[in-house]
Amino acid sequence: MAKNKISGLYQKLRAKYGHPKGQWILWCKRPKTDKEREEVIIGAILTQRANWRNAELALANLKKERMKSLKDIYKLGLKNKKKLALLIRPSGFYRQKAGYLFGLTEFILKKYGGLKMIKKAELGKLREELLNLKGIGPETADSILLYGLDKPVFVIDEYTRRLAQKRRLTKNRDYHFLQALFEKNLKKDHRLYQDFHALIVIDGKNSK
DNA sequence: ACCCAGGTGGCCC
DNA sequence: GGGCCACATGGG
Repeated sequence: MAKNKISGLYQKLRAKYGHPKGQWILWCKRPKTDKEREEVIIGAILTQRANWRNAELALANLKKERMKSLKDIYKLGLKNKKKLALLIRPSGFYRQKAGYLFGLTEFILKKYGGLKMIKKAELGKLREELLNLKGIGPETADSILLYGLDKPVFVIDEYTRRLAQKRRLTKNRDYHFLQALFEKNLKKDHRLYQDFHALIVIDGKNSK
């Protein structure tokens, strides 16, 4: 049986919903190829404060124009930011997000050359670098790290906050406080973090 | 005609 | 450090 409330919560969610596999969101089944990882990274921006469906519509537009890789987006933005913005329009806040996407792809390509190298980066340093980019806050940075790059960082979002409140884990809603709380009580394992967060979202949507 | 959705930055105090 | 606002779409 679970030693603490948080790993116990994971067990309960697993018992209730089973293994989340890829069901939590289309663009974020556990990516296997670098191409899928790039899609996850792009999706992390597109879903900010957006209905998933709308983020998917934006991704579909990018796909239709063969603009789903980091390099494609960077080159398109370099040439025509307005075109990039129009493609992702369904995701909302699209002018801002076009700028965010361009900045993120530029960072990854210029600073690291691509996914292969960025995956080797030291985690703490990379997280700081991501947070320094415009439009990348803690949740987006950690989603990129956890789901795009398989780094062991626990993602906190609105669903996690609601759950923590509901299960009386804490009243504190602060991002890094909650992140530390979950990480402290779990084995440091990106697979576990991925599955747990997925289950939290599934449960949050289910109990609405 | 509202209200909401897996956020972030900028400003104010 | 916390409170408030802008950013924008598609669906219920």
